[in-house]
This record gives sequence, C-alpha cells and structure tokens, in this order.
Amino acid sequence: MPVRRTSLARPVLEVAPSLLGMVLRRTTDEGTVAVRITEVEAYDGPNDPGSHAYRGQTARNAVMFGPPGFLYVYFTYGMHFCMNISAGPDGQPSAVLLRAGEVTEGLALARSRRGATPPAASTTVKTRRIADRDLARGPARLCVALGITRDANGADLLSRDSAIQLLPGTPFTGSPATGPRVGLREAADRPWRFWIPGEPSVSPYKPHVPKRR
DNA sequence: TGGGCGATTGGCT
DNA sequence: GCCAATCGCCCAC
Repeated sequence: MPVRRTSLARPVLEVAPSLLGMVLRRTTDEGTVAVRITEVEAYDGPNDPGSHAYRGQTARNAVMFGPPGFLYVYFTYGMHFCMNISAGPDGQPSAVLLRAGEVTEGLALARSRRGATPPAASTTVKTRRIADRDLARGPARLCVALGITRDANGADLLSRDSAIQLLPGTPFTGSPATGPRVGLREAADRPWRFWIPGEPSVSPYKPHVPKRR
C-alpha cells in the first residue's frame, strides 16, 4: 500500500510525526540508497515566523504553496542542501523538514557520498571514516547520503516514475518525542520537532546562535 | 542595489 | 567550545 496524497494533505502538525518510520528511497546510475526517517520538524507557513513561507510566496519556496507530497529543497550557508516534504492542502504553504534518518539500503554508496571531501574542507583531501549512525544524522547530511541537490526540488515523491519516492516502510507506532526546532531564531519556543525516542541517528539539539562580528 | 544572515557542518583549540 | 566556509535570499536603503 503506497503512501496516499490525501494522508499528507492534513495539518502539518499531524503529518510531521506520521512520517516517522517511513522510507525515502532514491535510485540513480550510482545505485540505490534508502533512509528510514527518524527525525522531522513541522513548518506552518502563514502562522509560523520560523517558516520560509511566512512572508509569502517567492521563487524559492513555491513548492511549499503547492500540493502535498513534493520535495522542497533549499540551499543554505553557501554549501548545504536541506529537504522538506510539502504538506497540507494545495495552496496552504506548509512543509516537513527531514532532519535525520537511518540508512537501510545502499550503505556503501551513502558512505562513499558522505566520505567525499566536504566543501568546507576543500583545501585538504581526506577520506573520512563515518559511523553508520552519522551517515544521515542532520538535514544536510541526509541530503548528501541520498545525493539530493537543487535538481531534486519539486520532485513528486508519490509518483512511480520518480527517482525518489516516499514509501510506508515500517510504521512507527509509539509516541514520538517532541521538542523545540533546531537552530531557529524565530518561534524557537514551539515544540514542533518530532523524533523516534532512543534512535541513535537523531541529531543533537542546538539553540540559535547569534552571529558574531 | 547592497549587505546581513541562515531550518549546517567539520575541523581545530 | 569556537569558528570558518561560502552564496543565495530578501529586505532595508
């Protein structure tokens, strides 16, 4: 039974925890990597000062305003990509940030992608040894493990033809842990982060740090 | 039109 | 724990 678009058209605070335990699977020439989602955050456009959609629609955040089940990929800090799944009914700009997962398929490929020299260390050529739990631990790492870049923005996760698909996986039936979202300046008090308790792949919490000068 | 800053990460002290 | 890397977005000029 595939994931149904109507199940993603509900309010984002319901959709976000329901994604825990689901699987994201991407196949390319290089091979296949699949990740079981262990940590997410909800972003509720018009009511949420922490959301990219808070100040209205732009070219970047357009996918958030469309129908649910599509990939919203954005570029940040000049070097990282993060991925969201659009949620809520068409026209309502909400999305779920995928913050972490457990690699369940394509471990070698994920390891190879993550072991490549990161942009921030481009002056040194190094092969990094990375623990399995860290392969997709954090939103930008998750994108690297799956090979997601801006090209994937707007991809339909529920289409059979899509290179990247959202699959039911093994549903998480327990109670998700909740807490404030990571690294936000605005609306830092809203407990809209959800994760599977005890999962080693869940990223550590970090509060927003104002920039020094 | 320019500049401050971000849903981050990895390396180094 | 501290900090640099690096660039596109967006809003105040």
